Amino acid sequence: MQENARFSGKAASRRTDIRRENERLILTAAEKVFAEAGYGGATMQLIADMAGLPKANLHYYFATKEDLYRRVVQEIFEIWLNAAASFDAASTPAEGIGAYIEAKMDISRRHPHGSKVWAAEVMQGAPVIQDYLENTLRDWTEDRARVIQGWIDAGQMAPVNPRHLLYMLWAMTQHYADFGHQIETLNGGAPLTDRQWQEATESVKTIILRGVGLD
Amino acid sequence: MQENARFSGKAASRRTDIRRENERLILTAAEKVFAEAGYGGATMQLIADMAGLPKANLHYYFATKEDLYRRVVQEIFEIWLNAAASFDAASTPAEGIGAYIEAKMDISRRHPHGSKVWAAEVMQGAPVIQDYLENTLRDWTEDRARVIQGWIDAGQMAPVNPRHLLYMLWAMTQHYADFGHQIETLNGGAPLTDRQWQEATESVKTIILRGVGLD
DNA sequence: TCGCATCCTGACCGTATGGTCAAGACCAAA
DNA sequence: TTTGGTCTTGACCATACGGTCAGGATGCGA
Repeated sequence: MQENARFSGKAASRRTDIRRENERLILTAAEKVFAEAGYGGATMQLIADMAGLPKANLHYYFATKEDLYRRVVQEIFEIWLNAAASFDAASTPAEGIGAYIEAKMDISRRHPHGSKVWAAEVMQGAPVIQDYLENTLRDWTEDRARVIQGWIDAGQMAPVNPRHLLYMLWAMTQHYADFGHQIETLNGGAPLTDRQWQEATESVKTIILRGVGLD
Repeated sequence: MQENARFSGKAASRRTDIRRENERLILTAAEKVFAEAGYGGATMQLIADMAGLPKANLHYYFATKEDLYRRVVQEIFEIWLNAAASFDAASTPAEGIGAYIEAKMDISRRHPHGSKVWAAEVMQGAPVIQDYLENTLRDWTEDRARVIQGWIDAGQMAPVNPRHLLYMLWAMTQHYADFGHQIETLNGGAPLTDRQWQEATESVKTIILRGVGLD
């Protein structure tokens, strides 16, 4: 934020590096611990141990447990919002919906912890991110619902309720992250392989696209 | 368990009544509190207050917090297993899958708390019900996957991966319970009406049935 | 090298939690 | 009415948790 940054050339100052590095270390550990233990079950000590830092150091970078938690939730939310690009960039419904499914499945695979933290937050009534739901997400949803309705009106896909279609897309893609442990257990105890993830993605795409008349 | 029960006629003894009544009171309160706060965030005091009993009384009926929690999780699991009847009783794929969706959507509406507790438990790696996943649920899943594969082999529905189809059914139906708060927010802050629940169920059925070639 | 801001951390504190217990109330059979 | 089991509950305890703080280490521009 200071002008120093502008003069420090390509490499950030050591100080800035330390800050960024430690914040990243803490956020990564926190994401995992919050996902595996829930907000109430997570302890600052556990996060500190996983990050390899003393507990007091966490409180130097994040004033309170809730601050830290809020940052974790915000991160996954932003990742999801970015996935909307796949949706918007498309010119046909099949392309848009297909690409969105692929993007969300990919996120489920690469950010299973964040997805779980978000799910738990929403399940508990969104105590800390209610404003995101009421503003950003509501707008986002209405925009996309309108796009889908446009496709329907143009006869490009079967008439389905756009909102429920979106809910289904969220449900199915996030299920592979949130219920990953259950799926893994039903898969004989082994995580899905590359091939199995591809098969899952294809299954979702096939059924949904055909389901909305886009085969 | 004693022979007394057999001689006490139609009405259970006062003692038995008290026990049953209080256990039910506690389990209902616990289901709600565990759902809204998570296992770690839930406190015995909160559950006691909601049940209208002194905390010490909870420990008389349930030795530990974990015992109480386990009972709550078991209950929703059994409710879901019973929904399988709708699946099995059917003679055609459309009937079976349709009835299963309806049954699961109905459960999502009537037991949102239990669904959330189950979701949180699985998200955290199923620390207390791993054996259910590995035995009961695994068998259940394999059985149904076989039934679906049979339908496919008989040319009664499109060839899709039965497992992923089941995951999708779970994901979509449970989403309406687990993410009910998000859906409510996107619905203008109001819970879904009877009509809207029906519309949701129809949407899911329509897309899925058409998705597996059953329209 | 100096001086200052940032970073680090062991020790500490107040509080809230799960769980215990002993003493009593209630109930039903004898 | 007596007796023995079931149920109830306020008071209590040990522990674990989020958060604080003072004092020291480190990095960096001047």
